Amino acid sequence: MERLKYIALKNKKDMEANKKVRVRFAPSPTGPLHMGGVRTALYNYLFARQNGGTFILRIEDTDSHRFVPGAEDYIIDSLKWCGIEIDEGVSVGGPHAPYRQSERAAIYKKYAEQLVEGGFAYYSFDTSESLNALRAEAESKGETFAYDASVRGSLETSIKLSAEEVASRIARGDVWVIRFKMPENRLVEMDDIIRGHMSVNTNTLDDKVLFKSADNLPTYHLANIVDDHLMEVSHVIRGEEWLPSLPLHYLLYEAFGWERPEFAHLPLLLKPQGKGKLSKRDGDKLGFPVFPTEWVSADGDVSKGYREEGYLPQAFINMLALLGWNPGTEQEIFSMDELINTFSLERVSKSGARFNPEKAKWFNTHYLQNSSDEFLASLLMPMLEKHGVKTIEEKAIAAISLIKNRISFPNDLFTQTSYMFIAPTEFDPKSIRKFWKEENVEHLREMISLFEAMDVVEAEAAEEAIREWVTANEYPMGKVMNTLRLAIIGVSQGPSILEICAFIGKDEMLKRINFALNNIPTK
RNA sequence: GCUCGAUUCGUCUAAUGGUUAGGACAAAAGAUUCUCAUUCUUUAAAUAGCAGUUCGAUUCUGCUAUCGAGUACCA
Repeated sequence: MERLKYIALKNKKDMEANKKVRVRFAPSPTGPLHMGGVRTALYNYLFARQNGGTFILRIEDTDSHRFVPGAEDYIIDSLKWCGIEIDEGVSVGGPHAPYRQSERAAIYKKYAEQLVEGGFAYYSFDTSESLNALRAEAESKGETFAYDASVRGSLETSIKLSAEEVASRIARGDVWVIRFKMPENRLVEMDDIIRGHMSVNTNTLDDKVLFKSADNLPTYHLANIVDDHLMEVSHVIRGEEWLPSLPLHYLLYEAFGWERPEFAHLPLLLKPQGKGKLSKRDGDKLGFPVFPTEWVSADGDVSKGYREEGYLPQAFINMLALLGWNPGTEQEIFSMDELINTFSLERVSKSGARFNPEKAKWFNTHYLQNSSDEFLASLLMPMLEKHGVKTIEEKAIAAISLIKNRISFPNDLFTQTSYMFIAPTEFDPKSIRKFWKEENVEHLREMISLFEAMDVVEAEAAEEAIREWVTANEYPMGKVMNTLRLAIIGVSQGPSILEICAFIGKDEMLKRINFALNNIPTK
């Protein structure tokens, strides 16, 4: 209730201000984009599209140590495959270029200095070694070291040191950082579109590093706020892992005197079993992809991708959209356009969503089976060709129509139709034991004459003829048909065997029966 | 440990101060069939626990438990 009221008020305010919706997806190029990241991008995209806004891609590469070559291209390629179009940002440009933070390095320093001048931040000369020592010491006493108001006056900071000393240390090249001076004992009141109202006391927060001199780059916190402001971002939609830094970000906006955007923190994606959030490892272990597209790491490790595993992007997106959001109706199948129309941040759930690979498969089955015959044929024909089978679209479509309701992945198209194009040379031993006894084979021999009497084999007519013959002789229908099936396709499964016979034609059919009769020993 | 957040069938979730707590995936049973599937029809399956407010709470409040995130000169 509280939340709804807040949202209604916000929406009204936004409308009055006629504020343009601008959202950003801001991954750091430290590796392939995980499906949780894709969902974050998707929600941003849907929100932008729905409001006639702009979807920005910004690359947050302020950590020079964790940069992974190829990751940026991977992100762009994956978004493209998903149908998420970038309006502005890396790879397309825009009025606020550059959109790669490493290329914006020159921008941030003056903002950090502005904060120092305003008394909201300070220089700190402590080395990481000395800080590690302090942490270790605290830990040995069972305490946690926090760089906060209790220590900033006694450590090597511009608060303790004189202005001259600070200036000379900087001049002589000492390594420094700029830290945010967390105010003492203040209750920060925050609002989140998904979570509602929250508050936290600043005494529980520490003095985060905003700028590091070692590489002359800002940390995430500073770069993020500065860029969101400069790029006129209206809504920050990001993962829940950022929730603990929200008070800092509020305070940063306040210190700069900038209007802050709206915030929405998305719930996490959890692993299918056990504890914790979804990670790369889970996919390897449980056999499902964690990434939208395949990723090969520098040392040659291959991580599966949904694309390469045969998922259609529509299915992947539909599945992802429903992981943490629902329309409040019973509709589950959504095209991208439908998602754009019905999505709302207010209906995003607060708790983490456990990913279910079975459901992902179900979505793919749905989308694949509802694809056009032409599309499916275009997937099947190259696979047939790889196995030396040349065929025409018409024939491929005819085969597909027999097995359309049995496919979940494109590969199934081939495995389910291969025996229509390629005669079996091996026969399933289990089926042989069951359907290849003396009498079965006798019946099959008799059946040949039935087929020979036909000009062409047509499924319905053939079935009628067989039924008459079976009834007249009091033969078991099931056995007879399965023996035929075994001879024609080599296994005891698949669609109507007479449909298959009609598909391959009389000559091929008799050829296969003869081959079976000559090659399968009776039991 | 501390801070923040979360908790409805196995999973994703809907709904409500009074309902037989709804749907989907998965599971089970039956029907159909030449087999395997499909399809159809059924079934089973949940408000974490304890207090409080209330005529009445799963819904509101508090506590506990559990889970998650954060606690970096990473994002």
